[in-house]
Amino acid sequence: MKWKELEEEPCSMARTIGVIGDRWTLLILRECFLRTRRFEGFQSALGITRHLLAERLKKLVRQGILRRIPYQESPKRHEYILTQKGIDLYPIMMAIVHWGDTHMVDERGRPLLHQHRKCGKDFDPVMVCSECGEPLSAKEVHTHPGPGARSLPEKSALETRKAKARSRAA
Amino acid sequence: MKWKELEEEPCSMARTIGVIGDRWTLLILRECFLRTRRFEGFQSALGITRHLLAERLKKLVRQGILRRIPYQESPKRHEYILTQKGIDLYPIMMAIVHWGDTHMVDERGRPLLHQHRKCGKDFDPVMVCSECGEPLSAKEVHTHPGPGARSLPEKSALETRKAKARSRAA
DNA sequence: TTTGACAGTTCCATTTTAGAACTATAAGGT
DNA sequence: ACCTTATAGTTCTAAAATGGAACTGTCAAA
Repeated sequence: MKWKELEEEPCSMARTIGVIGDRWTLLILRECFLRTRRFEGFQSALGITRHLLAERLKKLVRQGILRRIPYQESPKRHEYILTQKGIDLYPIMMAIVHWGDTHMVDERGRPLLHQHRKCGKDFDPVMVCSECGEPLSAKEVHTHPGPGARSLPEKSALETRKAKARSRAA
Repeated sequence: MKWKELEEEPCSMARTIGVIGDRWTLLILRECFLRTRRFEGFQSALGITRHLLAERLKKLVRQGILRRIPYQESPKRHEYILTQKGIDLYPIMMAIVHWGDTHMVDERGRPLLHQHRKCGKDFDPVMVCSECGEPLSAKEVHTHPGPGARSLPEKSALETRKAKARSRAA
């Protein structure tokens, strides 16, 4: 499976990973949520090479996750801000942070706390069912094919590969 | 920033990304949640090279996300199953899938639906505040340093890099 | 005795990334 | 006029990661 193909897989997870599933992209998005907007800002906060930063920003703009907006003429300068599609990545970011807070902190505790303006308290993000509001756990969820599924999606991919292997062997 | 350093950054997101923030690792974890347990299963479902698969599985075991359990003697065979630490990644997976369901589906609709056994309905995952139960949005969250924060974390990293740049120039 | 399943390991070519230097435009100081 | 700084890139080469295929070893079944 090549990376281009990922975005065409009949799997929302594979498609999403094709867009944001690499280390620098995720860190760039972290910075976006921390209000970084400019090239130099990303570069110095992350220590990413300028080459890769330029390339990743272009990709995020192409994908409609960031918008490139001019903030001055001569010399032309732009800043990168999250679109709604980008802002919608927030639950992913929070889920990642929360797992790190649970499993990767050292003895000193969490590096960052999150306060909910509405209720004023420091909180953890909790994932719940949109229908009944109960917290979700993997065991309570049953996965079944939706309208966009290929017929027998995993099997067909598997069989395709096996067929290829057979034809090579012949 | 090298990848080893990531896991030592005072940022739960960076640390988590250091562990699961690459494309193959995320796809391997998807398979784990879909009940794949064996080497050949991962390999044929994903089309990953055997070399990388072996390497990634080892890393996930080292990190305590998978456990390698013997399921037969002679020849020795093992299967890989999620630990609790691994199962705790579920909200990240669901958040990724949900973003894809919202922004990456084609005209045919979602490839997979999720049914909540407790209430019997197909659902979307929603992220809420642990304290007040309200759905979260990025704008309503204020981030502030916790006990594990470095003093002025971003600034210090930035200054370190600037100092380096200066000393190179001199 | 051969074939096939399984779980890897090894090897080489190709692709990506790291690291540093270079380009370009303009403002501001001296 | 000349030098420095800020900003946003681009270009170059060496090092690292990945892809692709073949190979190893153990055992069961045909």
